Amino acid sequence: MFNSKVMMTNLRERRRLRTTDTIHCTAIDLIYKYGLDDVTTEMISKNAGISPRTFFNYFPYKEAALLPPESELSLEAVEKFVNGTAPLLDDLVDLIIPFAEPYGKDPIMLRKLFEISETHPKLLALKVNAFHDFDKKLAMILALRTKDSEQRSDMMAALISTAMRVAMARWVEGDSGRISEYILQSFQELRTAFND
Amino acid sequence: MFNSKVMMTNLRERRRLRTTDTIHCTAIDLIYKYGLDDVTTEMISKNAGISPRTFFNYFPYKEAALLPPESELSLEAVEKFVNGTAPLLDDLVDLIIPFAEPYGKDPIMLRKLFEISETHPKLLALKVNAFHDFDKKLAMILALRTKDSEQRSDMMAALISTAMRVAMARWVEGDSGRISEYILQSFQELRTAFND
DNA sequence: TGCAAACTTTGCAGTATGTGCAATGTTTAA
DNA sequence: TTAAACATTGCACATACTGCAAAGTTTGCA
Repeated sequence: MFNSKVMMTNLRERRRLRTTDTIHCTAIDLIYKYGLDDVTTEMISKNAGISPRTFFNYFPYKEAALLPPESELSLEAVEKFVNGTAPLLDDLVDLIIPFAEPYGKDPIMLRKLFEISETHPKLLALKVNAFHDFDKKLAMILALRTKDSEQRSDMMAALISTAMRVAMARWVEGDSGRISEYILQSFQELRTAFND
Repeated sequence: MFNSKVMMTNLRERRRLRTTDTIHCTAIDLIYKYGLDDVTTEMISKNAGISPRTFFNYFPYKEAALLPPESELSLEAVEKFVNGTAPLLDDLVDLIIPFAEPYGKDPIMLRKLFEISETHPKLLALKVNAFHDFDKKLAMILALRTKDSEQRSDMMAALISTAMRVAMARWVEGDSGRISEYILQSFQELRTAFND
């Protein structure tokens, strides 16, 4: 019921979240302005009001500070999807839209991030990695629902995740609309892509 | 007619290729044995018989030495594909199989590489990046052939490249067969994936 | 409230990656 | 044979990142 990441009573965790967010935003801003190579961890730390050593208590490497906080698939949504009976892609939409919406909440930050990652392979890689993790989860969930072979689930998951990636890229490039519309559109294309 | 990477008359280039390959193989072997973090560029250099400084003349960063040399789409094949009239996926097979075959030539090396990259996110990212470059080229080529919108070409290219990635992953995991069979199989699945 | 255990921040010293430059050596093409 | 082009190397330097131990905070419990 309660999102554990928001409802935090204790000071320690609230502080930790706040610091994480401060570093994250500081990093994005600086790197957007000056480029990845001209921004040092020292600079980020100074601007975020922490020591350089502390930076690495929060993020394992410089680039990690750029990634948006991960969104999670909710357990209920997963369960509903696994037992769903509507056409696969329809049920999938219900699973994935709520997952994707949080990324749409801070479009400015996300656009900056996408723009930065176009110019820097290391960052592009991170973005892609995030989708890869999603892939694996999705493959598991698909396997639960469809009882297909592992091979087939892997392929479907990879394709779906690709469609999402494309949808987000389009959403970031375009300058209007909700992220969910783009995902719907992508899934539609997925359905008809290779029916020639 | 001649593959410019193989038919090299001059000493300079032959040496360069040989050194590149030596470093590449040395790096894979060492890292496969000891893990990415316990192998330094100094170690690789010493084993490859070059100075540490020279290592960075050949590869911009340590991990780059692990990637297999890039295969290129041949110009003729591209042209043939763009003007092709068979169903898209059939023509595509002819374009892509020759591109993929070189990777299949050194399966041991490639398997090591995949294995290493499973355990190490940085490397996984590099692998994925390689596919991303391929994506972009493919999208261009598709656009030339189909006269579809840029959007649609991007999506198709992303999906096709995903299918290839899955095919290669399967090929590496399995222990028999030619890489091209796996690609054919993947494309088949692509055709029927979302026809429910 | 007060105190011990748990956790956080920081400084410091150290290792590794990666770059620019200039000296020295090798290959090329004429 | 020679001058221009290119390759290798050593050295000095900046930055990324880690382990450790000292000092400061927060917590839960008596």
